[in-house]
Amino acid sequence: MNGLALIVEDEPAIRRFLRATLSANAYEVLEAGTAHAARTFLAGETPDVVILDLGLPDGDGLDVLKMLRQRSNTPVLVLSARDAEAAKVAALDAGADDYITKPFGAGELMARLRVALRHRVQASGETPRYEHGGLVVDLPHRRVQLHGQEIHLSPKEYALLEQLVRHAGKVLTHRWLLDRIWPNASEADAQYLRVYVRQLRARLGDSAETPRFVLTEPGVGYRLAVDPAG
Amino acid sequence: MNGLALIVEDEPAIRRFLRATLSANAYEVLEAGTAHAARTFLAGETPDVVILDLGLPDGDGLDVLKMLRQRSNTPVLVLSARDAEAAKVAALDAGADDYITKPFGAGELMARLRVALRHRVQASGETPRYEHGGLVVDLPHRRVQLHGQEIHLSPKEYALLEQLVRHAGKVLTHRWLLDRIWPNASEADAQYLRVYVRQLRARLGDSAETPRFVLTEPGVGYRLAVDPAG
DNA sequence: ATGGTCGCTGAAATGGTTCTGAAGGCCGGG
DNA sequence: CCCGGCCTTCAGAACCATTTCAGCGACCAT
Repeated sequence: MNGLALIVEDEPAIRRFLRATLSANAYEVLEAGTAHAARTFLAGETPDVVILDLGLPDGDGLDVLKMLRQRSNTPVLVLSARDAEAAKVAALDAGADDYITKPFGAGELMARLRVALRHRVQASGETPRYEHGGLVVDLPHRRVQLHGQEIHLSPKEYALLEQLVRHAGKVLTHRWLLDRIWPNASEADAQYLRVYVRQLRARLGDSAETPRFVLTEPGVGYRLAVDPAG
Repeated sequence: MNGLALIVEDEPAIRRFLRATLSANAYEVLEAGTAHAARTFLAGETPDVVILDLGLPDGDGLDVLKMLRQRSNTPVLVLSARDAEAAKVAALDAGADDYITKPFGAGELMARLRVALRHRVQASGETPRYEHGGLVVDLPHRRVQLHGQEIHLSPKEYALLEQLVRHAGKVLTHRWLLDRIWPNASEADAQYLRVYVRQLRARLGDSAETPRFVLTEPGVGYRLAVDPAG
């Protein structure tokens, strides 16, 4: 699963097209047909990418964009039937990552999405490697070592550790982790996480009271310890 | 001066237009009319931004892009008369930051350039944060430090601090804060706020009489102290 | 002065979350 | 077929966050 995409689009035909395109590229897809629905959703959660049509029936899509930008850098691709230059400038300056004029093809959409994500990866400093207190995680080689000793992790254990490593130091919410490791899980399934965090800690020689690696943020989620410098 | 822009374009009319647009936006402009000239120039120097037309007389503009990407992240805006999707995908996946189809206006060009530069600034590790008198609040990571020491906040404590940080210096009314942290609370529940302001102050080593961070505005609300400079 | 409101303090009660240990089901390899 | 990892589910204990309450002093308006 590549992540969670929110589609904000009122025309059903385009919505279907977008859903099909994103699903085919391994995205989990959520849809909103109005600016209001989009705002409601974004108030609670932050998807990994937003596809935003400006021509919504109940309000200016730009407002949705501005609200989102108040607190998040999530990539936003703006779609519009309007080719007017002023509209493009307004959307791009409001924080859109791209402005795509209809009609457009699936290939172009995904290419522009890859560009936006590439920028974000550079920006967030996602590291393919983690090294801290005797623990070494090498994502490209899918290898984990503790004090020089290779240790074995089950697929789910590794998936959990991988997410933590990719965003080392950042607090990852229960919901966010669940979406990525158990794509069909609900908020209530946080117990999965607890069980796997426990197993992961056991394998890493970590204890729950004084964890060196996987830190609990009660009521929020988990995060991986980083050096004070990092 | 905003920086050095390299224009790679063979048609003199468009070249003049690009030069005029970029000059008007305080860029120093260099021009190359062929892929060969562009490569020669890029071998020696790295401009701050490249405007690259793909339809060059002596070769594929994509090669210029790929060569540049070997050693630099300089923003590259690709121009083309070709609207074919395959060409767009190829250019974007080769590392272009945007693909602009002719004809286009000066406003759009500059807006898209601003987007590309914005991404580069983010990539150089700038995170929105609050910093004042030993207190550091890192919102993207949901981390709080006091005098270099990480401190832990409960969800509500953090939510309160987050609102204060997002509107640092501004007075936030009781009602406004309540609505955001206790969505179903009434005006009468201001006691919640008092309790949590107290806890927050305790964690931040702040006292009520001479608060350094969370300031009381009697009868109105609270606000976060900011530097005279900030 | 006096009563009332507002803000701060300290602590107890409540309710929810996290951790633990373990049992049962599924699946693929021997 | 049986075994061993892996995933899922559960119940109870330990822990933490939130809510609630009672009291105090400062300030304001009467």
